[in-house]
Amino acid sequence: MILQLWIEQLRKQGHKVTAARRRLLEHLVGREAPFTAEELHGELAMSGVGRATVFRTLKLLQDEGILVRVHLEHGCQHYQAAPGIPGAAHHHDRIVCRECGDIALLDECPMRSDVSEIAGRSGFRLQGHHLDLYGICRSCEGKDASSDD
Amino acid sequence: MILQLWIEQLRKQGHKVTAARRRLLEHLVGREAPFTAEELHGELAMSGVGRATVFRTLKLLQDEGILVRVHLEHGCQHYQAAPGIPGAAHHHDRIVCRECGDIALLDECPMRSDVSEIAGRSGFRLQGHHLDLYGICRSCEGKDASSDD
DNA sequence: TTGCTTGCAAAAGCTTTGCACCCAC
DNA sequence: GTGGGTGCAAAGCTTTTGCAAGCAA
Repeated sequence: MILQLWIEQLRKQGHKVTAARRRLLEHLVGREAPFTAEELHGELAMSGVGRATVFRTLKLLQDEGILVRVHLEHGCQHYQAAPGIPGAAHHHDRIVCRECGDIALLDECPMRSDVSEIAGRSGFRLQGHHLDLYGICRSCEGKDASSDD
Repeated sequence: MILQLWIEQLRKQGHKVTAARRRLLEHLVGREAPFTAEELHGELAMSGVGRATVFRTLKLLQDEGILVRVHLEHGCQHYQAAPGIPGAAHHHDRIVCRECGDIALLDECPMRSDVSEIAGRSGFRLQGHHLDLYGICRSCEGKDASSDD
C-alpha cells in the first residue's frame, strides 16, 4: 500500500510519523487530481490539523519527492502525488477545462520522442517537463454558449 | 513596430492609451524572458507608475492577448509577450535551467502531432498548451558540481 | 467635457513564523 | 526523556480594491 511506502520513506529520512502527518497522507491516497493546501486543510481541519501543519507537511512531502507542485493556468498553488513513486499516480500530464476548471489526466504523454534533441539544440540537457493542455471538457462543450464563467 | 501594434489594439478595444500604459508597453518591447509584476514595477516606479497600475495593466494585457502568464517551476507570477502577436515572440515553449534559472526558448514545439487525439480520449477538445521543460544549461553543465543554488 | 485610469494606501489572500506545549521514537 | 512536530495567532508578502484627482478621446 502506498501509504505504508510513504510512511516508511519519512521514517527512513528521520522524520517522525505523527498523527497529523498520517492523516494528511491518508487524504492523499488515491487522489489523482491536483489539490490546493486550502482544500486539504478544509478536509483536515475537522481532524484538528492546523493550517500551518498542512503547509509545513506539504513542503516536507515535496522535499521528500512524494508530492510535486503543479502550476495550472489559474494558479500555481496545486499539489499532486509525485510521478515515479511506486503505487502513486504515474506520470500524467494534465488537461484543464477553460470553462469549468475541471482537470483530467492524460493517458499518454503527448511529447515527441525527440524532445531531448530539441532541448539540446537550445543548449540544455533535458531532465523533465511540466505540461498542461487547455481546452473544453465534454460537459462544457455540451452546454456550449449557455455558460460563461 | 510591435509597440504600435499593441497600442492600436488597445485603442481598437476601447482602452485609453495613457502614459502609464505606454511606459509599461515600452518596457515589454524586445523582452523575451519572463518577468514578474514586481520586477516590472521596480523598473517603472521611477517613472511614477504605481504598483496597482502595473498589476491592472498586466491583467488588461492578458485579457487582450498581448501577454501570457507563464508558470515557472519556482513560481507562477511571470509574464511574457504572447505567442501569435506579429513581431512579438512567436509561439515558444521554454526550457528552464534548474541550476541558474536561465530560460531559453525552444526552436520547435516538441508536442506530438496526435496531441488532440490524446486530449480527446480524456474527453476534451484541445485549445492550447503550456509547456515548460526543465534541465541543465550548458554553462551550468560546465561548472557541474561546483554550484548548488 | 466625460468617464476611464491612476496613485496612494488600506484591505484582502495566502503562506510563513514564533512560541509554548505535546508526543513519536 | 528529548527534540522534532503541532496548533494558534500574528506577521509577511503579494495582489486587489476604494477613492478622489487626472487626463485621453
